[in-house]
Amino acid sequence: MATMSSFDRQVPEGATGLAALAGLLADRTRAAFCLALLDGRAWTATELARHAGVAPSTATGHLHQLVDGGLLVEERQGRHRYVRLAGPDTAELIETLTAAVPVGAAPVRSLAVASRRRALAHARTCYDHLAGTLGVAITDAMTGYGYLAWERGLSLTDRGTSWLAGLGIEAECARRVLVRSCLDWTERRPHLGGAVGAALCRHAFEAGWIGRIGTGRAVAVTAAGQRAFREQLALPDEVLTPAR
Amino acid sequence: MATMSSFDRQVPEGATGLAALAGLLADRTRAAFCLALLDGRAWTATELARHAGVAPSTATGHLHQLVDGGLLVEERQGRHRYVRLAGPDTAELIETLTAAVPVGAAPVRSLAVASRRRALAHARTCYDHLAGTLGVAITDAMTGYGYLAWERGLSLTDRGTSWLAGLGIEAECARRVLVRSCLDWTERRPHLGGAVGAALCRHAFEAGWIGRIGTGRAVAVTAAGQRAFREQLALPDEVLTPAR
DNA sequence: CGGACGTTTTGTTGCCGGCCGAAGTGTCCG
DNA sequence: CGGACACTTCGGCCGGCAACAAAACGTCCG
Repeated sequence: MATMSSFDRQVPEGATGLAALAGLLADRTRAAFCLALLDGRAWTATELARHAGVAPSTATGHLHQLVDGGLLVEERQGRHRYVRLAGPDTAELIETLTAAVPVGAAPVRSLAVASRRRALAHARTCYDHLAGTLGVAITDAMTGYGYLAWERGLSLTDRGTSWLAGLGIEAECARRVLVRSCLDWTERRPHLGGAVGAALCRHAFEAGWIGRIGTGRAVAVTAAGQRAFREQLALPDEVLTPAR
Repeated sequence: MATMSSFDRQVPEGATGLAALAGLLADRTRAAFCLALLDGRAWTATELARHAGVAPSTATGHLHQLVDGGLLVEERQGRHRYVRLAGPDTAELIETLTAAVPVGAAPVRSLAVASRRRALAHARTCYDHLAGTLGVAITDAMTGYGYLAWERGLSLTDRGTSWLAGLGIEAECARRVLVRSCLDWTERRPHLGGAVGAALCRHAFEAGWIGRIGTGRAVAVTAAGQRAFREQLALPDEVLTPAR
């Protein structure tokens, strides 16, 4: 445990807390952990270590910091230590920060990177809901059909509730805002988050509308998904075909 | 200039940039600088140094980092080096991060601190617009009068435009979004930012509706302001009287 | 011109923190 | 029971960075 004396110097209130929070993300390895965890899943310590290219012992230390700092929560099962983001707020915070990284700070190094980047921009999960071009298009279409209302903040209409029910989706409002606007990384426009966004995303996975590309956050629309999105929300073809 | 080799290790894309950005705020002194600059004004290097309690030479180094990192912009006048936040986006980023600092991370140390905190929660500037209870109340009232529309994102209605014109406010939409929702620190609800929010705030200062408390970001509603806000927006008394 | 002042550079010091390997603990499974 | 595996703790190495003082630079003003 650090000293935490807080009397070393005359420092304006809040600065220490802000620096501490930022400090959690101010390391390449920890940042890589958090970005990986943005997929909303629980990772084991070794998975993260391999992903970031550090020794398991190093990962342990970092995970302790992130858990102590409240960004991550852990769940132990047998000899495994599963860890995931503390919640949607944390995910949104990291996405916001990522969106603020000046472009060109990490120049594109290869074709593979560029291609992956394009896939992410097209459709990806943002913690537990959908983002990218696809996520924004869904949100726009739901607004157009009157399923979402933007009066004084975002809300789900009665028509929207019954539409979801027709799909077999029931949003559990237990301890979470029903809908939430989440500013997009690339589109710079709001898309649907919150409990409904999460339920919709889950349903899309379970119904086989979308599938993950590899192990990352990028997703692809399946043939069944193309039919469903066209039929349900009249999404244009551009957002249904994979980015190329 | 640092090495910037970026080939030291196999690191997932984006992590380096995120860590670099967070690293700018991961220092007590730099964090104190940014929090001070949240008042939207330009500070000189020595002012910031004294405010944070460090030597001028130390401040110089930090300011270089923040300018190079794009968070701050500088403007030199004679022997002075004025520095301010790069823009509204930067301010919003810092506010967002501040809002995410776990409460209790910096325990209340004195009565004076607690009182200042309450004043901030009641009414303050958020870079160039109004936040806190007052800012949220204004936004709500403007929505109630039909000056703001929340259809698919926030927008200013025609009625809102003419209302502003009646006050002598003309929002210059040059190179900036007209209205923007900005999540509040304490209220956890959106309030009015963007060019309109800035213009409104400026007008409130110039018309003597509000005045700064001391040198910080906290503001107080004047007697003239109470009349104006009651007459124009029918704000309730609770938000017009100073927090106590 | 010369002193005052704001800022910057340079050099130095000390500490913090990330990294690893090796050894230890606990869990699973044959 | 013993080996494989996931994780943790410990010690040591190393680099980076924040801090200061001192001196140099530039601007302003009497």
